[in-house]
Amino acid sequence: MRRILHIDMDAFFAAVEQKRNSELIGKPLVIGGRDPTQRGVVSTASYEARKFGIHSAMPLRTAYKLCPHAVFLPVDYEEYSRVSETIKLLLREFSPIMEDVGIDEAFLDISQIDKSAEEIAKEIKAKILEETGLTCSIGIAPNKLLAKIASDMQKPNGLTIITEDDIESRIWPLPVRKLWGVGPKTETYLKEMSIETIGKLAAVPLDTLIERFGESYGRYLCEASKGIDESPLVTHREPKSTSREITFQTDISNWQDIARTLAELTREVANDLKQAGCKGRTITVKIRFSDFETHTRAKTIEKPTNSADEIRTAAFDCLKRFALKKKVRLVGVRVGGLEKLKVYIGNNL
DNA sequence: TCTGGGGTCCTGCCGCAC
DNA sequence: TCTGGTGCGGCAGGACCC
Repeated sequence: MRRILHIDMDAFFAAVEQKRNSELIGKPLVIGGRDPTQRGVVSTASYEARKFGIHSAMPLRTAYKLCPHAVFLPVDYEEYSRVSETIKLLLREFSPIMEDVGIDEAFLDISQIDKSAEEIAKEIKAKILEETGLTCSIGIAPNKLLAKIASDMQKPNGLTIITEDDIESRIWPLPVRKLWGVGPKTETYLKEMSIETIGKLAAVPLDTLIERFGESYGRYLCEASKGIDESPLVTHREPKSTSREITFQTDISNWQDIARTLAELTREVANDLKQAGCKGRTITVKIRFSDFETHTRAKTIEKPTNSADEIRTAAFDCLKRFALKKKVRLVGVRVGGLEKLKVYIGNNL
């Protein structure tokens, strides 16, 4: 039987800000932008802010209406990444089988460690608190799917153990949305089928789910609802694409402005590629119109590149294929089909 | 009325090669 | 020479994640 931990930092961005500025402790704090009258969404809200109904992905303006006296701060990815690195290093000391899941989460496979899972989890919590002053919630289960659900059950600063025997009593009563991979669209669709809990989903025959959701996702839903997840921890990943995009503060219709922004984004994305030691072949331009309709145009070039000039040329070819009849809200560029640059050691070029 | 930015994966469609 | 099946790469869109 595997033993998997899911470690989830509590209100991570807000907690880091409160740690480095004690005046923010106990105050409603919203991370996502300094000016809540501007376009933007909430990245993280402190638990004090959540009491006002503020949550992640909510427009800043809505958050401001709910709690005008909250402190609004911009996202400082550099600082959060630094703290995140400290935590990940610390986790790897407990077990080398660690899967990074974004900046504030990780899975840890502790199957091979000769100690109780609960004991290890408590040690991890103590170590993280000691090194960073931050708290986390940990889920312990026989697989990633259940460990992730478990870590969410008692937040903040929780420790939850789920075994296979608990599936019926503790997992099945939960709403389907708690399952990893079930988002708002699938939730609505399932609701239309009168399926609101994981238990109800588990009662649907596999054939029905495949018929409604396709082979891959249908099978996934069937297994996930029964707590089945054999997927291993992915300890290393190579990036597949890199992108830059920007939402304008007010929608624009001037082609020159759009082109200028796109040129700037291609420079940034070329820099990102160079820093990562990568080249890519497929350049995609994304345009979101004022009505939120989003379209992409892509071009695959013969040889992988990280040259700003080549990426810009391809991006402009893509841009020309758009009918810019509506105002533009967002413009973005992505480079996919990435490959790592070869590293030559010595003079054997 | 509002809806960021950076990613991954899946699906359906199309054209092309065999 | 024509037709059809199949596999594959490229492309566009959508859903989801943090």
